[in-house]
Amino acid sequence: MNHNAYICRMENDCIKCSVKPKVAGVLCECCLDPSKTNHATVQFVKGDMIIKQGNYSTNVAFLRKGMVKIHLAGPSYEQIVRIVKAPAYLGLPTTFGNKINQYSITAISEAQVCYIDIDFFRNLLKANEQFSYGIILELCQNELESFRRCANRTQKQARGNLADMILDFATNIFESDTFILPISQSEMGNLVDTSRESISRMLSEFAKDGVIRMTGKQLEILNKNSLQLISQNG
Amino acid sequence: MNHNAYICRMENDCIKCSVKPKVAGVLCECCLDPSKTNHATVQFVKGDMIIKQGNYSTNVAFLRKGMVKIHLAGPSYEQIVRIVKAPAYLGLPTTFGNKINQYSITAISEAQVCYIDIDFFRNLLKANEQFSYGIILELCQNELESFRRCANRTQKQARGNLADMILDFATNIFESDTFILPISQSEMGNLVDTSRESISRMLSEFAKDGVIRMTGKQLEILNKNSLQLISQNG
DNA sequence: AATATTTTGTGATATGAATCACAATGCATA
DNA sequence: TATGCATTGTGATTCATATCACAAAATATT
Repeated sequence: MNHNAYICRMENDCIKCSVKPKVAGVLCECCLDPSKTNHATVQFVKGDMIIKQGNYSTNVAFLRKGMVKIHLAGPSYEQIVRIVKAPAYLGLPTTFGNKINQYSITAISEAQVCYIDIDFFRNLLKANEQFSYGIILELCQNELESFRRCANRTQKQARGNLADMILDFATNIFESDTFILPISQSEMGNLVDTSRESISRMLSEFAKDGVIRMTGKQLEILNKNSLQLISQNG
Repeated sequence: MNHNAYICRMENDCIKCSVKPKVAGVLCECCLDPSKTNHATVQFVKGDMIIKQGNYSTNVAFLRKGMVKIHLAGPSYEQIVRIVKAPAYLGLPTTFGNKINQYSITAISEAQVCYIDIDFFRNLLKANEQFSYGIILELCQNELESFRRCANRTQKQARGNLADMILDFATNIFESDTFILPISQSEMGNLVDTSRESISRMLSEFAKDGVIRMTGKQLEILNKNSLQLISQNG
């Protein structure tokens, strides 16, 4: 979603940094537009928890830079539900309902986050129909994505899911066929619902078969077609 | 979500049935409030498909009465994602984005549906912030629910998932410990991600252990605690 | 009522992937 | 540079559950 489109047309100061916004928004550009200055933002390093499941929170977080993982306590391990990269709003559903975080969000790279008070955010929604429509669209997208992902995870077997993860990283997160794996193998296991050992075995296998090349944590896709085939069959 | 709360405060006729709404809504009560007359609604019988994956559609459907299953084509079988009972809006994410249905919805009981044109629905959102806020809340709820469900499905083993399904039916759908199973065993398999055979075996087992009693398609929960325990462990 | 069709029950077997166990490597920090 | 902790590689074994195969019910259809 293009956040630049959602600058609110009101004549107030920015709630976050109290700066008169140049484009006449309730949030100034720095807080809504990730391409601007890093005024009023918080820095996180890899491993820092940005939002913690179970905690009370009255802020929506806007991820300006970096990558995070959304994860929640499952019955037997910490399920990673999604990898998200900037720009994105974080913790929306959590903060909206009962204000108890229903999942955790942890930085998996350096990250910059700016916090928006939930009541303010709510007013923003009220005041700007375009903004709230955009949010609805995004939530709808998420729901569909969730459905698909869930159906795939449970129906495909491990190889297919791992292939999907790699393709997803390449196309949606890094937009390149060569990238550095942003999570450990056990995390991959928790994302793709297999054991750490299986991930290790399968990655070696893919490399042996010439589908990928691995140099330390760097992964290069050598044969995208093969990956897609592996993803499809089962 | 309590749909009665979302009657829009505008002075137009109902777009669906062109009746001047008594409560001054853009949709008259019959189209927003499921407890009113069945004016302008379509009847479905068990097995009828209300929304078909892949079809073009410009309507949101409002389920006034009955139960439906939301399902979509997975890599190897038709994944059932959720059982929904009235009142509820159906096909929101589908119709919002590209207008191609991303999943199917099929009646699993007699059902009454009233269709709302998407453009109208959009205007409703624009005009009534309370309504759109309610929709956002609901979508957020769905997302959380999705996360939890997905984590459970993949982490728990079959017995636990089946126990969950039974508890979900009892508490959320039928609101009674005795109910008639609304779907076949193979459908249960597709909902809970196991084979039809496993469902059959596990149901017999639960019955043998005195956790449930089955009389044809009727299921009675005899020991809710046991079910919860089965759900928890694995 | 009689036949067809879908749904269910249950055994036997096959299999994907978890788990256990331990070595090896890499990475951080003193 | 050395020591410690986290990550990874790989074999052997176990286990839950899918799959196959067929019989028995139950439901629908003529």
